[in-house]
Amino acid sequence: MSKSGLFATKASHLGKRARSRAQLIDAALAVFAREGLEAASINEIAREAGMANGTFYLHFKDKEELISVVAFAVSGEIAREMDEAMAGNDDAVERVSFGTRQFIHTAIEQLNWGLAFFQAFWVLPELRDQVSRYLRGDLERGAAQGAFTVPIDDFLVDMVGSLVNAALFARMNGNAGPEAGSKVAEMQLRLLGVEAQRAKEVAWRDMQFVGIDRTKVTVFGSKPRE
Amino acid sequence: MSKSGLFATKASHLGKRARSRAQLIDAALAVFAREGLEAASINEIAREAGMANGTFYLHFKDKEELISVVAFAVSGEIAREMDEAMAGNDDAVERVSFGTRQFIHTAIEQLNWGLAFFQAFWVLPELRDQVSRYLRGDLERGAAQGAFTVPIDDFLVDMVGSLVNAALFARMNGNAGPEAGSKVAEMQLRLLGVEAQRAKEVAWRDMQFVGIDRTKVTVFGSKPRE
DNA sequence: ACTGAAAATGGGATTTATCTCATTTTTACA
DNA sequence: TGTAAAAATGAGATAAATCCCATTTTCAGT
Repeated sequence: MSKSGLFATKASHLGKRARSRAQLIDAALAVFAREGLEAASINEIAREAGMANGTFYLHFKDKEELISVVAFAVSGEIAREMDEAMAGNDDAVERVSFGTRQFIHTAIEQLNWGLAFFQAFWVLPELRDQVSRYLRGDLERGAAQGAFTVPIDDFLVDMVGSLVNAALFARMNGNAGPEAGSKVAEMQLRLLGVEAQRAKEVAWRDMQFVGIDRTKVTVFGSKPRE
Repeated sequence: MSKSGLFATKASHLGKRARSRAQLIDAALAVFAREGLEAASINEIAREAGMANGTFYLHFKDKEELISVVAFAVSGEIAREMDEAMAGNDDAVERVSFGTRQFIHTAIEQLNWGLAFFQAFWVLPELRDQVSRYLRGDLERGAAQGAFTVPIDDFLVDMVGSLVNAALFARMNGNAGPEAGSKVAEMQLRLLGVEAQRAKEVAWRDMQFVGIDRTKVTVFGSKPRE
């Protein structure tokens, strides 16, 4: 059994069933990251979670259901952090930039999340839809504000989203460093018709990232968790 | 046994060994498209090729080698058609646009190729390297010509390439129509710093695509092939 | 501490895939 | 047409994964 991940930590105050389920999700993330979505076996996931093989099937019908649950758990968490990073900000130009940068930040900080998200993205249409809807909200806001000068359609949303994915991938591969978030945010803004100078200014501006060192947070004066 | 694909057709004048191998490659493309890269079994590929299971292993060491061979066969063919579509054209702005549009055109016309390429892209670093090198050539040419005003680096090449991939994906899903090539080419050019008016003009200009109806070409006055 | 319910166990039947190899079939060509 | 080499065959050994289920263990409330 490995050290518990963030989902198990979050579920620690819930009932036994929920805790076991969360452990399986964390374990799945670790194994997906190691082996890939398809090569990951239920046996290994159960072992990683410190449970017997059969236990898995008390919680999930099969691997397909697991993948879906894991992907949405991850994307839900990341979206929550993005919302937090952009809270109270109505400027669409800044929202797109900060959202993108926060997204990549979280996915890299919790590398297993980034790897699982990336793989699931191409496989789960519902996941892509969710991402598109999220992104589209800010793009349309920007159009309404007159900040984005290109017409917003499905194809554009897909392309803007694909840049985030590609930047994440480059980052996970080690083909890009921490500046990848700003670089890609700048590109997105330019693509959306934001004037080059403004795009650069916003994309590279200092921002407050959410979620750094969440695992080491001290709770009730206790020692940091393992 | 299904009707023979393009690789088998191309190999029809070669020795038996080469013909069988080409049949296996075409069969693999069909099965990869149906089942996905990982779910595809050697058994099914052999059956699709009209051969016994054991025959596969006379031609390929294992599935990994097959995937690599198939991916490079496909990308080599597409690159050849791109070169043909851009032959004699030295203007980098036009080369990027025509290359991108031709790439998507071929991948969709031979849908199995598009599907296999897309899947293999994320799995084979050497394939990504090859694509990057190809693309980078035209980007640097454009920088030298003063057409592209942004600095050309690995990250930029990745992002420009990812747009092609994303457009191909949207096209394969039915989320984008035939205009996807022009749309994405225009975005690429804008991203590279080409002035908006010129980007639109070049990306939407009529062009001569390579490879339409290659399977129906009449040879030596015979009837069109099935 | 007791106890019924909930959760977990892990052995194993079943399925599905990979890859080998002794044998058979096909091919090229003299 | 005869023949040696090349190519193909397909049954089966081996490995690995999924999912079930009769049994055991743990939990939570009193």
